[in-house]
Amino acid sequence: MDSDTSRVSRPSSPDVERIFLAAMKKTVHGFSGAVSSTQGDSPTDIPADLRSLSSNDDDDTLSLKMLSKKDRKLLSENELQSIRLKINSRERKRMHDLNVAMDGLREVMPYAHGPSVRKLSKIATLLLARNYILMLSSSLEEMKRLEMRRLLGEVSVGVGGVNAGPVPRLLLAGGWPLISGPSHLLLSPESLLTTAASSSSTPSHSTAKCTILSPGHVEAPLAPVQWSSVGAPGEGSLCPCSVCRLPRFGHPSSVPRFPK
DNA sequence: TAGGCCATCTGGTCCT
DNA sequence: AGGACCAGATGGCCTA
Repeated sequence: MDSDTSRVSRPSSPDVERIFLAAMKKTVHGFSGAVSSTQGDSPTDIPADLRSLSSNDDDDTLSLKMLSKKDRKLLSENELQSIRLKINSRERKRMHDLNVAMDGLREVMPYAHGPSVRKLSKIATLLLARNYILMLSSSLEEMKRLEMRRLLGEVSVGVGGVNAGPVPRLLLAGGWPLISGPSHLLLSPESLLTTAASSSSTPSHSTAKCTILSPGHVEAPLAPVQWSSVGAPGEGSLCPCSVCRLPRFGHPSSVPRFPK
């Protein structure tokens, strides 16, 4: 939410409660008409449940089914309202906490944060986070392996050439924020999702246009990197970009669209 | 205008 | 018993 400037947040909990209570008050006095943008806030919805409570206690569609008939009869309409509002409030808080956690996850993800960049959707955030973790794990494994080789005196250290030494190719390429940190990467969300979406494509050559980095980025040829140890079976297809080498998802239909 | 994304409500289930 | 969690339904907002 913090980086999202194109969307307006829904009314906060206090507003919802205020609108609901106002609607209830109006309903009692014969109110008719729309009040809120949300379903349950509409005086034609929640009051309907409450009306059913007052008009027919044996109706199976009664709200607050968790209450026994005895309890329902003992509770006044206002008490039932209070319970329902309390439950709704808890649920809103729960979802709000979930969104806060999602925002926290977005903050550490390697994509551009700013007013001009649309916020990652929830599903995109989760998919990207998974990819990111897999990439970091793989890089760590490669670093460990190369360090072991260095200690054994098998590899000479060098940078930039074919014999790049014990630095993971991914790090040398600088395609992910292991060196500069997430805030230094300005990845467009669209390009990130393009990576996840094109799972069935196969890199034709190592100079393929990068779908992770900023549009137009083309990486110099590199030898293929083994990602076979990354990800679940069937998820081994890679980004055509020789920088990223990201494992991809096996279900393109589950990958969300990312509007500009 | 269709589709994607989201917030909210709601009822059911599980857990403490 | 009360709260957490979940999924379905619904409707609003936004973009292509």
